[in-house]
Amino acid sequence: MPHQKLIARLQGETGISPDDRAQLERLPHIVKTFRKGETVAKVGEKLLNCCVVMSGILYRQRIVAGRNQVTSFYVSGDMPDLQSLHLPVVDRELCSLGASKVALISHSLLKRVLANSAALTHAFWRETVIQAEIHRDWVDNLGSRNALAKVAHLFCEMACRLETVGLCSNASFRAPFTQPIIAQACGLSVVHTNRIVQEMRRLGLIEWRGHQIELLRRHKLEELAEFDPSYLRLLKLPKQPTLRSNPSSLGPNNLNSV
Amino acid sequence: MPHQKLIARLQGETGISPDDRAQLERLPHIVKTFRKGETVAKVGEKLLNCCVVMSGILYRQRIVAGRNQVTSFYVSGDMPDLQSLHLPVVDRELCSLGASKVALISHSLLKRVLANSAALTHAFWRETVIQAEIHRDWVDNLGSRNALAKVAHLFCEMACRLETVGLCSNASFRAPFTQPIIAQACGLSVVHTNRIVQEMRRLGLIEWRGHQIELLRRHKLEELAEFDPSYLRLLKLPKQPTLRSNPSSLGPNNLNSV
DNA sequence: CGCCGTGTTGAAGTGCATCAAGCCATGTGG
DNA sequence: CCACATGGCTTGATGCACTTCAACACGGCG
Repeated sequence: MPHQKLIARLQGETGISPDDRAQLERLPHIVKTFRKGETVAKVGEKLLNCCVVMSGILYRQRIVAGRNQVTSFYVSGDMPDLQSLHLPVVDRELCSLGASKVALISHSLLKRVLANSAALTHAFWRETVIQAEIHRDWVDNLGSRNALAKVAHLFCEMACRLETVGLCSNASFRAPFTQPIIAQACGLSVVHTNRIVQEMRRLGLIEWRGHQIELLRRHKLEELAEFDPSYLRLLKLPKQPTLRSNPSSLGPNNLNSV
Repeated sequence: MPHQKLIARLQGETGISPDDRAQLERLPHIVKTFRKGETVAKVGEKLLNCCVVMSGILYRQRIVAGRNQVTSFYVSGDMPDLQSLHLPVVDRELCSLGASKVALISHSLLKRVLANSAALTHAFWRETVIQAEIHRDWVDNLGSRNALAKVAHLFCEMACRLETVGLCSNASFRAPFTQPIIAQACGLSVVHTNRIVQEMRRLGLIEWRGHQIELLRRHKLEELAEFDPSYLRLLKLPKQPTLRSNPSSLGPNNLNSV
């Protein structure tokens, strides 16, 4: 588990002992590099490793009704196929957006570490739960918002997630996004996406040249996108009560309030 | 854990011992009934229980850009807020579609049981992973398909999920769906949804009167929706290799194939 | 009875897709 | 060095899938 920010996030959960942390840090891995557009995991493949994004951005895609739908982006510190521990067969292609570095960790070793620590198991489980939360947000985004708000929301989300790993400051970040990939993520045509991006520039909401993106008037942008980062704050400073393997810390059996 | 189909599904995972199963069955719970449209969990509320749908259908919704977006449906045997073990604060309202019965199980007791069984922990983790998979499918649905295919896909999904718990046979099921709720789930207006439903009837794809829905020409319908039930089959007969708490069953440390 | 939830219909408007073309920067091979 | 291809961006014209507004029909139920 070679990514310090990821380890810190997992450790944000109380109940992760120093030994657990050491276990994580000792997990062997190999680092692979991918070029722009290269496939990290193919559909139908049965995974034997989990990967951790070390640098760059990955995305998941699948052809639906004749067009390419992008389902999710993964930034540094994310584990895109953590769910493969339970569902090892890939059903959506995983690709590298620009150049990227990815660390591979064998399922079997990871499972062995998890078998020895309930706290770690819950920490990883929690990661997949947060990913699901992000998916729910995408459903909202694609189902209810107009084109401008869709794109705005995506930018807000990415800025927020990149901030948690120190890759976005002053609302400015580097990312190899292109208009086609934004279009595929937002369920829009490239042409229309282009016009929306131009409008966002005209409104002074963003600056986007090459791989550098800056959110100007961020508050306005978030308002427009109805962006609510609460679910993403979980990536920074988790403060929920934690699942402990020690039953003595459990509260009373309260069944009366749902 | 009062739902037999759910227990069977969790047990589908090898590694669930008879004792684990007994633990599950002994979990105390109270059953609450809800009427049409009633709220099961309010936004902002901090949950102390997980719920299991015993009968009826629940759905999750949230107001986005001035309209109500439905994010997911939950049928008998589903645990809609299993993720609340990790993220206890509700961010999307959970409601009852028609009348429903819901069993409540306290977090603390559930956590205690999980603390004693790694296999059970993985079984529940897997449930949340499947839910995330369904969300990804909704992203595809809302992002890429036209109105008819959206509605068709939703019907296929619901039929398939109800089949796994024995509530759909001969492609026919009872469910208190209304056109407005379908519209909110598919990101469409009620008016257009109505026309789409009529077209589906005209094409002989479905019959829908009152609360009874039947998929006629199911193959045609699935083709039209590009419905791929593979991810839902996981709800029936899981056959992936399982996470065991016993390290002796682990395979070799294979880092070379991703 | 009157009301309300659900379904249905028509007419008009629009947000977006599609098609088609051209621009610019970068890279590649002769 | 040019010739050419490639990928991303931009623009205009046209069309349609869908929304919105408004009204009405129907059955169940207080």
